[in-house]
Amino acid sequence: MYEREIEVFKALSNETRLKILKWLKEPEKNFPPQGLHIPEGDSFDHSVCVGSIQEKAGISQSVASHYLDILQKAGLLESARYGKWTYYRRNEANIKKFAEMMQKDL
Amino acid sequence: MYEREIEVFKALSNETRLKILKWLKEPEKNFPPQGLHIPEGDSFDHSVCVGSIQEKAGISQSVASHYLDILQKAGLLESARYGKWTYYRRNEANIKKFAEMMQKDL
DNA sequence: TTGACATATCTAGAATTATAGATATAATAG
DNA sequence: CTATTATATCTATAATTCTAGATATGTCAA
Repeated sequence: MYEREIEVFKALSNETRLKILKWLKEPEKNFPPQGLHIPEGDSFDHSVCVGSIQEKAGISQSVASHYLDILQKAGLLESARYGKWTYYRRNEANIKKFAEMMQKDL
Repeated sequence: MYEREIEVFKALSNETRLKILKWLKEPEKNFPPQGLHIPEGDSFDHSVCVGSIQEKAGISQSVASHYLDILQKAGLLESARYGKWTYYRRNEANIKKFAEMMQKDL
């Protein structure tokens, strides 16, 4: 019981991961210009590549990749790959669902 | 930054603690009758003593005490002592504040 | 006061999570 | 194909959290 909820709480229980999630609310403000590698027409909007997130967070490459995986598995982020680059962005639908669940059931 | 938020997420990242918090939404339904030790007039309503929570959760006494302390320090519970008994209940004001913060800032 | 009970705190080992570095994979350029 | 770059996964150690058992504290009853 509550496995999914707890997975989300655990994902949010780390300052770096929480910061990443909040930075991604305003990628344009918090990261260098993105999407250079995303083809026209297939815009995975407001997404940021792993390297930019790693740099901003000041963590190693393997930790960045791992943290983003944790956030994605918890349903807080989603990703798309373009060439060598993996872009991540917030999964706003899931985040909203989760926040609403908190209001109702916490 | 985010220390308080993270303290709450950590407190919620454990199934037993999460269950305790939810059981305390309906103490009358989930626990034996309480308040036998609370004097008339000074009713700390909808509160449950440590022993009842420990029993329901199926955990040791020291873990029960510790978990309740974690939930209280995170601001999710509040307590009052009557004689030998410590009663805990939800801190609804803080829980509401937290849930609203999630909606706005997560 | 003494003894019994409810709860809190301490202590130590087990389990989980964090983290860096090494290696693997996948894509691109040449 | 080979070299390079971006990211993912693996491995091992450090740090944190979990948990039970032992001990301490506070309260009541005799």
